[in-house]
Amino acid sequence: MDAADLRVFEAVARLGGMNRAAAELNTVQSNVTARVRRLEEELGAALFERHSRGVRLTAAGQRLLPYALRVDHLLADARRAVADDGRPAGALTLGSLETTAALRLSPVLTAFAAAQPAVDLVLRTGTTEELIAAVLARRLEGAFVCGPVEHPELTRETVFREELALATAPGVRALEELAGRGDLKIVVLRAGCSYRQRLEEVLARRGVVGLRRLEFGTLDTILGCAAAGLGVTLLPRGILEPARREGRIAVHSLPPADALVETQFIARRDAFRSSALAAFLDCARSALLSDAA
Amino acid sequence: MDAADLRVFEAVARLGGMNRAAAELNTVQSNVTARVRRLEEELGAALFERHSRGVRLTAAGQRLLPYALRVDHLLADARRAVADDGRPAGALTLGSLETTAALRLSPVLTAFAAAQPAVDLVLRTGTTEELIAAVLARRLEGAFVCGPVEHPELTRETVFREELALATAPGVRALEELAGRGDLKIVVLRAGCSYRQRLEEVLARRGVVGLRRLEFGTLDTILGCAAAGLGVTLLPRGILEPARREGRIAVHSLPPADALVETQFIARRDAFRSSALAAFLDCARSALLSDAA
DNA sequence: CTTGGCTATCGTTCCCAGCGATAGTATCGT
DNA sequence: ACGATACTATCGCTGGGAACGATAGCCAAG
Repeated sequence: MDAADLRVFEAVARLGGMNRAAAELNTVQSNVTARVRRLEEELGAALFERHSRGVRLTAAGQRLLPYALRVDHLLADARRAVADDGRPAGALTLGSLETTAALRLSPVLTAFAAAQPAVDLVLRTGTTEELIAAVLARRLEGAFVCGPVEHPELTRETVFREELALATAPGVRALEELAGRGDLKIVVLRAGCSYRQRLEEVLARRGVVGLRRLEFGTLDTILGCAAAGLGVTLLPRGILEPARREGRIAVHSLPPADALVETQFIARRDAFRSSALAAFLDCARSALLSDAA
Repeated sequence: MDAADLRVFEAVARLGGMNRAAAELNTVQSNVTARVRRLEEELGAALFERHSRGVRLTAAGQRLLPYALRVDHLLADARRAVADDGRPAGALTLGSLETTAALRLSPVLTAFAAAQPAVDLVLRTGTTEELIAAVLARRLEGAFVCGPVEHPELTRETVFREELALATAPGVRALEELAGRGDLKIVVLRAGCSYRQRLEEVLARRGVVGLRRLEFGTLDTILGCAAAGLGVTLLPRGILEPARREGRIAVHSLPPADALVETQFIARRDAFRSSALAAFLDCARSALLSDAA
């Protein structure tokens, strides 16, 4: 059994036919047939049910398929491990929640970019679910998501914990005052923002429902909206604090169950950890841990 | 890069020379040299430092080596996965603490042997450290050890928690009485028993030190010794209870920190989980969870 | 019943992995 | 200093086997 055999097997399984696999692999059908046959003989089990419209995996084939994929990934990782001489370099593709990227990651990114000019850093944003899926599919080397995450294929590391708080115009004393205000809106950094759902839940629990939404790309705009009494927003307390001290907004604490949010860095447990990633995490840890305190 | 190449590479690395590797692989040296060279060209990095007494891994080679081993293991697991049709069969090699095997596992073993006649079960015993090492080295598919175990390569599952207690002759009221008795011994199931160290620690903290040891292969002998005032032993409370009810021994509780012990089943996270193992764990869970309650 | 798309099989070709021999090189012992 | 030794590098040769192309057989759809 050979890595090449498994690649052929995988292509046949994925494409559902030896002809199609042969086309993809730039070879001829008879070749594919022979390899599959050899593999079946070696393993002592039929891997495909042949019929006239193509082939279908047998139970044994289904058991083999994940191994074929893993061997492929392992060989790719081996190549990367050899190429990685310890000095961070090359592509590093990470994911993050939009909010985390905007509110927390920018100092990390600039520091990292300055410290590691040889790394091509790509940061993609998405929801926690999307990011988890992307990490599992190896499209991302790792991601900052909203925890706690529990998945056997993933390693996780809590990067920081934040306390969220509501921000409103300075005059507002109690949240219940908001219920009557028909023109109030919720203001979020972006439509898919992970805090939006939580904000709506929190407000709904206090009888404030059906608010319109506003979406702004920058933090200052959001704070300005809240300060002007145009809306209410939910943000980490540390972000709100300066504006509160200046008297621009009022900050309303929430019970811990609503307020506490944990940001974790996740990565595939079995994937190669490049030194670029290691350097990034060092960078992030030192920046974010001191920041969160 | 091919699985066969990696096997050659691994042999060269392990044996420290192309000649030796060629001998082990039943081929000639020129062949090994050629394959290694091809691999190096493909990866674009030197894997070995050649010198006249043999070869030594370069840094790149050291990075590749674990992947070569993992690919090998993965292919072996793939073969097993294909062969395993879901009906438990074949060899199943597990490990256990001597104590666990003697006091808890026998009903599981008999039930499993009866339910799965096609499985050849092998149970090896050792200390927690030995068992962990054996599981990591893939000599065991899994093992029952004294937890808590924390290792990134291992999955763990708590199988049961026990309260340990001291057993002495019926007359003894307080443990401190034992300090004066020069002829007292500690009685354990076996010299390497995992409870022995704990027993000695517990007694030492109460001022009882330097006791001689007795070692017996069966539970009844141990209880008999304790009952006769010959020694003191440390065993799970559930095991001691029947003898205590009959008035043969006195049982002395310990503070939770000393008394509570957790037995966990560990297995390599990345290894194939055979259906024989799955069946065994089903069997063990149902027997042990009800037992521990 | 025909046709299209698929798999199985067979003979041919050609590449490359393995072989054996030789040359080159560093280290050790005397 | 100088073989002796143990090792790696390299080269030409050869045979097995992988890839190829063509053909036959099979089944389902139209």
